[in-house]
Amino acid sequence: MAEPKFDMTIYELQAKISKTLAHPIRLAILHILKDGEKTVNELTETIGASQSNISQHLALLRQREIVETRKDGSNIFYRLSSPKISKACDIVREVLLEQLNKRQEIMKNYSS
Amino acid sequence: MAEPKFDMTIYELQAKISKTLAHPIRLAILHILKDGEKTVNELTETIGASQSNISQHLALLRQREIVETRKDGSNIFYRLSSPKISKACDIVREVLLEQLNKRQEIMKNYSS
DNA sequence: AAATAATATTAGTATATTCGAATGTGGGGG
DNA sequence: CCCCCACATTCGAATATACTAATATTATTT
Repeated sequence: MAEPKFDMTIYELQAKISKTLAHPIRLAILHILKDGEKTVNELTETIGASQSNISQHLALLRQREIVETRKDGSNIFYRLSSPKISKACDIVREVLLEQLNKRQEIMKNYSS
Repeated sequence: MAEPKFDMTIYELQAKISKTLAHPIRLAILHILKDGEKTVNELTETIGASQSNISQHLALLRQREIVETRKDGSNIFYRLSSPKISKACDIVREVLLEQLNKRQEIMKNYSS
């Protein structure tokens, strides 16, 4: 009998979510939404990219169910679909800060 | 005076790390390394991709300082460079599970 | 020193992502 | 009803990623 094969499907699903988080503009959007719901206009003005581009990124986030929307008149408010989203982003940022600190210490040792 | 511009650099760095985590094979590698260091061969056999391909993914993980290496004879052992890496992966997986649960509940409501 | 084993690198091609530009849609206000 | 505002979608070109196949490197064994 063949040994049980290593199953990639969970990693594939996980990669799909990770990919969604792996863009500077989308990370910025998620970071801003951490403080509460925002309209597309607010996000666009804060981030400073084109409305079209922001809307494209929002579409992807919606599709992957990372964010949810609420309609009010002609405005559409976006919010995080789960607090775990920002927790995930936060930990990646911690990894980043850890790396930056490590590099800074190496620099210190060279200059001393 | 111009208002202070929204700064994307932190998100760009963060996206670089997120991107590194956003591939099924790399996620599998990281998950395996959680249990301790492994050689390229062990990783290759467990995952079942080509040696070249695994090596390419390891090169990227090395470059981004997500993993570190140790040489022993002709073997090269890989390990996580920080426990925060697997914590980050774990939380993304939690987001995934949350999504799967949510979808399952919706299905339940449809069939009842 | 040749042969072999473990790993890395390069090249080329296929596929995916990203962005700007243009266009579509839908709901007020005049 | 027409226009404007907020937002979404589509298209095409540029860029980035990923994979296979081939080749290089390095250490070990004979």
